[in-house]
Amino acid sequence: MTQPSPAADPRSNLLLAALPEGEWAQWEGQLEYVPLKLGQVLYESGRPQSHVYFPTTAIVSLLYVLEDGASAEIAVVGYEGVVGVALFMGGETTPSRAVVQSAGGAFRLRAAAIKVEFNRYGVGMQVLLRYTQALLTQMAQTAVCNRHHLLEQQLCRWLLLSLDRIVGDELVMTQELIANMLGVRREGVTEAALKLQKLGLIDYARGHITVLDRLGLVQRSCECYAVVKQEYDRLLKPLRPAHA
Amino acid sequence: MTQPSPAADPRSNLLLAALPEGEWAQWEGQLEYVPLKLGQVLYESGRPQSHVYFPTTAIVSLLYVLEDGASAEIAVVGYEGVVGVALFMGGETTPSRAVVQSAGGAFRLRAAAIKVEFNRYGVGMQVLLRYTQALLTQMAQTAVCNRHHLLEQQLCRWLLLSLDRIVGDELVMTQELIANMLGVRREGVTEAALKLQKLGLIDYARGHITVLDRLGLVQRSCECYAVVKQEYDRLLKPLRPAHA
DNA sequence: CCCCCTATGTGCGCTAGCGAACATCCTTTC
DNA sequence: GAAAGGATGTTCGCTAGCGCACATAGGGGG
Repeated sequence: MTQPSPAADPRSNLLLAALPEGEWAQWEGQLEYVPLKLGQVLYESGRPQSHVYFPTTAIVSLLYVLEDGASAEIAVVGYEGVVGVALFMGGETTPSRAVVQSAGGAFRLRAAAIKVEFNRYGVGMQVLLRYTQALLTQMAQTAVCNRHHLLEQQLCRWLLLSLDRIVGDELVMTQELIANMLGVRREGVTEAALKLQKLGLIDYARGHITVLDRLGLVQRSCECYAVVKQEYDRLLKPLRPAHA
Repeated sequence: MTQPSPAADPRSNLLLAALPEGEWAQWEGQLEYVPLKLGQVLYESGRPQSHVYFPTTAIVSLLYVLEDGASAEIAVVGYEGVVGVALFMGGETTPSRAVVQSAGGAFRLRAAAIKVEFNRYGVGMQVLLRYTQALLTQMAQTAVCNRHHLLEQQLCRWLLLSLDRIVGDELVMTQELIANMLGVRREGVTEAALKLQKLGLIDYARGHITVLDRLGLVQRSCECYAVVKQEYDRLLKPLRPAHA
């Protein structure tokens, strides 16, 4: 038997190569080789993903594009991975774009085939995996936000994300701790907090922060808060009616 | 039957609430209520995670701490989620730390119980999920790197990550495109690239970059490259001997 | 062989955020 | 009620990176 070129050999992909004989036999027939061109978009932000791609010699960038056009790479995927994890995580779409960064080969599998696998595990796992995808989104957004947005915007985002997870409107949190979370100086947080207080959006003293104008915070926040919230709602809301 | 307080009601957690009766019955007996104190560490970077935690009223931060002590929050988890995804993703540990940001209640489940679930699905899925955890790591690291490291360091990291995914030592890539990936100005990339070229680490011209001194790049890169690489190796290496 | 397009190099003023030092002020403890 | 310690406010010089404008140069198509 002739050796295929590395690009066209599915076993050049680490994940495909790791499949035991039994499962490999099931997948093999469904894999389709596709050459990927530089700049080709495998999926667009928020759009359904038709396939998962297992690169062999291609490299794919997961790229996040902000409303103002600025962008940042979230992760790189090559022969060691797979593009389109949202399909087996149960989320169907992600807020990022997958672009071919280096031309080369890949094998792809139709979304429907992956969904068969997803439906095989229990509802409990499906729940956990959907949540994990939401977590992926939050991390990606954090990366982009760290790159492009102002401290004040990030502070608003952070306050809102925390607020969404408690009852009431008071956070017990010092500026020092917030600075650690955001990865900035305490003085920077003081300055931004002071501004928000003067604007009447928050009120605070010695480790207690009260949010007075939630909507105002949303408006001064970057898009990141809204994107994350929306994605959490989308991914986790279908879960709610699950039990009696 | 009396209503438990929200903190002590497992169904206050969105994911637990989403379990259908059948699976809920299996999990219920294994869930243990734990009050979480402010600042409490649920798991430490690189250390095995003993439980997954389903917060009810507590908020937990996933925090990344750099070698120099600087830190950044990667994500926040509250009643809508679960802390310790590495356990059902198959990775056992993560390079981040989980710290209680707001005191409150949570339910926890022993690692062993979760592993039973993990082992229930096929090897193919286990492979995909382990990879997804590696992807989580890369995203987290990107977030931290964007916050704390210099453009030059990030360029080194990026070159190395790309280099690991191709054969040979030449990348076909313009500085303009690299700038888009890193989310910085093209001129900034030019400046950094020029410096690396003068140091004899790379050589480039019109969209072709040749890496001359890989080790040199690693040395000028931030720790992020090494962390990601190591984590990929750890999570994906066990996969290799899987087939005949 | 020339022209144009694309890729790279360079300069300049500007801003956000850093690092460090210090001032206030509230709250808890003794 | 005095002292101590934690939380917040303020200042100042500094640097990385931005935005913009423009110079230079290689290389492919006519």
